[in-house]
Amino acid sequence: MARATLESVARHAAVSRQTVSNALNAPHLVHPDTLTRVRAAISELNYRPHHAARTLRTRRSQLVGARIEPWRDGVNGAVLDRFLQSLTARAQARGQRILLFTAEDDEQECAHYEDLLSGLDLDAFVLHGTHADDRRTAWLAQRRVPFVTFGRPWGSTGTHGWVDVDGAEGTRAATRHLVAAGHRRIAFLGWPEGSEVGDDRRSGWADLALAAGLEVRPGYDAGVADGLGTGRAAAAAMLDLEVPPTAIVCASDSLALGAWTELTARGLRPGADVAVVGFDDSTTAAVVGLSSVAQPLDDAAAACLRMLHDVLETDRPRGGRADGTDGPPEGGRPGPPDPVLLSPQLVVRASG
Amino acid sequence: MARATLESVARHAAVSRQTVSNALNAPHLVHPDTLTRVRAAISELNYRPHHAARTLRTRRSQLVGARIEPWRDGVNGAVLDRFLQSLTARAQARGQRILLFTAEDDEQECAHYEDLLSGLDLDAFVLHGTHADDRRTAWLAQRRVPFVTFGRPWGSTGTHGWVDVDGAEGTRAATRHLVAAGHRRIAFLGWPEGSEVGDDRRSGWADLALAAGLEVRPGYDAGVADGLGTGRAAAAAMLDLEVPPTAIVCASDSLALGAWTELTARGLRPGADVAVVGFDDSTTAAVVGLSSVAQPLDDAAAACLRMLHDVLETDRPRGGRADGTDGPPEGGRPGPPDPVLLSPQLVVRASG
DNA sequence: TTGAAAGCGCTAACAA
DNA sequence: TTGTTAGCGCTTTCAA
Repeated sequence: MARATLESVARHAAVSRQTVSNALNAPHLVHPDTLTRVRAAISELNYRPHHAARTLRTRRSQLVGARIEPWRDGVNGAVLDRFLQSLTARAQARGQRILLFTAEDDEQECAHYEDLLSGLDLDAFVLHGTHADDRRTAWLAQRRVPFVTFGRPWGSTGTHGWVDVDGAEGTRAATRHLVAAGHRRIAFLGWPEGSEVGDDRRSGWADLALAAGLEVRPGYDAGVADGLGTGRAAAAAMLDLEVPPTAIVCASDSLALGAWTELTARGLRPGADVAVVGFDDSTTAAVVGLSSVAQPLDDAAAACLRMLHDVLETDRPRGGRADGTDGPPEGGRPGPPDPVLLSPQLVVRASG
Repeated sequence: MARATLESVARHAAVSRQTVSNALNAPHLVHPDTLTRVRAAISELNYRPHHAARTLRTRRSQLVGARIEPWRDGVNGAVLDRFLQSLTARAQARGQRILLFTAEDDEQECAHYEDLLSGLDLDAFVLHGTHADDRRTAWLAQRRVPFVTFGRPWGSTGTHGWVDVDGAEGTRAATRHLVAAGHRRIAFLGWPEGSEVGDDRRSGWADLALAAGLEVRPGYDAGVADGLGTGRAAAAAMLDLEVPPTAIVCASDSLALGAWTELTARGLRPGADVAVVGFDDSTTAAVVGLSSVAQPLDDAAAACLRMLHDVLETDRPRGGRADGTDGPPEGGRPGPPDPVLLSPQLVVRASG
């Protein structure tokens, strides 16, 4: 069966093409009786608007670009996947679609923006993994491309909308939980200072250690590259201290699982002998019974798309005629939307 | 800066629009000197073809649909993510893009096909998770929508192109490895009979057990729902047998990790005391040192896109005029492309 | 409230 | 080898 066009629907309902278009996009302009007739014709012919034609006319594709990561870290890569899954479901519910791309680094990612924007006219992007002096956000902002980031604009003033999860609150909650369980010697096993996410997570532990007057001895604050091996070695060093900690809060599940492995290898039971809490609530954590701080990824995805919606509404049709004769938007440029900072949730399992 | 159009490039290079179009899509038709001039203009104006306009004209969007799964099983969901990651990278290299969608079940997935095809004019789909009497493949085939599946058309005759990984070969390799290590009592911990993938994986173990004359006692072949708890319970039952197996080949990493957990809880060392081999090479397997059968997902993604390319070449422009006046393709319908069956690879770690 | 005309940016078909 | 014409399916603008 040939595909139904707007024209064929119009003929079928004995109205003009424009009336069909209005019935679809501005039903309040159409007389109720006409509307009924048109809708009947639409469903009878199983008509759907042609996406490319509509995009060509309106300069809106309903497509949102998102980067899918090469599989870096074994344990934590899953965070992004869960975010993407939620993003797809949420976008779909709004009539938008997620288009994937990959890039090796930020520079390559910018090159892809260029391609995707001018070639494929995406409406917007959802970025993740922001960091200080992020050239991607600068690139997009300069060209006035609508976007939001999952991750705050560390350091910089942040002239764009963003959604993030409060890492410090996560480690604070973990530490608080351990204190409540009677621990006084609680160590932190994180990444070297200088990484924004890592420093944020460390600060939650440090805050609470200070507030609760915990016994923080030298060697109770480790900073190593993320990974199982490094985590295990760092944990071993802590356990070998003259007065070892009775609990370890970690910046990632990788590090926590490293610590977990070291404990097990020494015949110590995670939780009963030494408590360990991870971060990201990876599937591995669930498997081995590791307590972990869970990020509300579905909420984050929903917040990103809500914010994107606002940005797109505000920043209406860039484009217009190709000669760029449309004037500047009335009333100057509005500021970026209010950022959203979500609270993570501690998932308590056997290890803590 | 206003976006460059084909028109503006044509003016800049002092040729017609059509010549610019040819320079882009059929350079062999253009005089070398003209080509040089046009290309200079293109790069000077930083011109990119407008995707929607091209799609409208050619009825090809270069967009391929793929489903992203709701996070079902904690451990094995990652297989799909790795496949999607490869698919995205491979598609990108071919000038195609992956568009995501989600669906709760096959029926809903078909409804999405309808939406995506008529509304968004996707070129094709890559399905996964095929099973006997799959209504999705029937739906697509009936409408002559180009697609390939990652997963063979279990049971049915299979009139479409597919790429799959030989699960039986994987468990055969695992069993062979254990035999070589001196094991004689090797059990299989899989899913209940009736699931195609599960039966396939079981058959590899059964084949080799027969060929090698292994000691297969009652209770050495378990079939339980996938999961850690079920795997652990089934493993416990095996270990409680009067003559327990010395090695367990599993249909999934979930089951294997369940077995692994049970061994550890009993103070047994996976590998040294009882060997365990999983399937899918999840990140968790790597973390805990579980031997596992790895699927060549990147190769599978590449094969899917190669095959899709052939299908799209063969099945040229559906569509034409909207009144459907183009005749049937010459020479009748060609058959489906040759299927591709890839070999998995056993990754040996401490557990086996 | 509805209809007619124009045109988004591109390429297929044909003419020169 | 290049140019001209037409039109993909839709929405915007303006007139009725």
